[in-house]
Amino acid sequence: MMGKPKYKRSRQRERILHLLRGTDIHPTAVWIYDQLKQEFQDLSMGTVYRNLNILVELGLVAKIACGSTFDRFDGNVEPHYHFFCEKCGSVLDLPLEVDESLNRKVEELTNFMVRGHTMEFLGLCDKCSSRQQ
Amino acid sequence: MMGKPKYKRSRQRERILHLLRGTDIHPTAVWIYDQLKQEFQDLSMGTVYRNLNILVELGLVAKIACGSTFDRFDGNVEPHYHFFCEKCGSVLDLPLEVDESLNRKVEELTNFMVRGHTMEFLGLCDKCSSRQQ
DNA sequence: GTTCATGCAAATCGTTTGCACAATG
DNA sequence: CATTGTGCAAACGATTTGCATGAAC
Repeated sequence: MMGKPKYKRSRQRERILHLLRGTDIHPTAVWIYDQLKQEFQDLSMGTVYRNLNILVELGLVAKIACGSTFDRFDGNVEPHYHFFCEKCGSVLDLPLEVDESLNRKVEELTNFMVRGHTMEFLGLCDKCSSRQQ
Repeated sequence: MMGKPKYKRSRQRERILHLLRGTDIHPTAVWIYDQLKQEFQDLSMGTVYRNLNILVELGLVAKIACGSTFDRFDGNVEPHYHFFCEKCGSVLDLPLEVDESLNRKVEELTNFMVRGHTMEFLGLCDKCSSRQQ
């Protein structure tokens, strides 16, 4: 008893995944809650977080620690790099190709077993940099 | 009135900076608190956090968002990449040289103004990978 | 009918803040 | 003495969890 649970379907979870796959803004849990609140009038944040964690566990969604006090979530689980705008706080995908060879390079330089890497660029996005001074 | 404060010396802040410069374990606030608790018997977490934030603001210390629920701090503010061990949770510095040219590359591919980037490798550290199965 | 999901509210945890008093310059 | 730093305790905000009920299979 008490093995790994075999998740059942849930309308809420399916809608959360669909929402995440349909946007590239790397939403927060609150954003997802606000979107679905209209559809499920008595949705709770507990349900949103529980399902987000399950989706991450299943490898269908990625959690992004963007240096803020809150997390963001990404429906695109293919490796890619991010850009964080230090002015407006937006998180954007970059068209820079992922360099998987870096993983082997680090393994050669260390005794670590490398599974992958993330890279985040910081600065001002197009909108914020054109509005500067 | 109420301009940017001109910070005065404080024994606590100096010791925190000294501690961070003397270790490469990328400590948490609690670790720093525990170290200094012996020296300042009635030290409080508030003081630790306030000083860490000041040191970060002054550019003397870097805050590391390591995907956990808590932050880590780094007395080494020279650009360098990190490795996060997914088993023991340790954060380690990598001898991989920082590729500053990536910043310009991203600027060429986008309309963003890039100030810098961070990169984190994930996997098992030497101790944890040798202990595996 | 057994297991998993939900909403609700309370709990948790890392961090921040208001306040009265001590230290700095 | 004007300003910043401290300890304390309370507040905060994002996330998690216990519980009774509802949905999935």
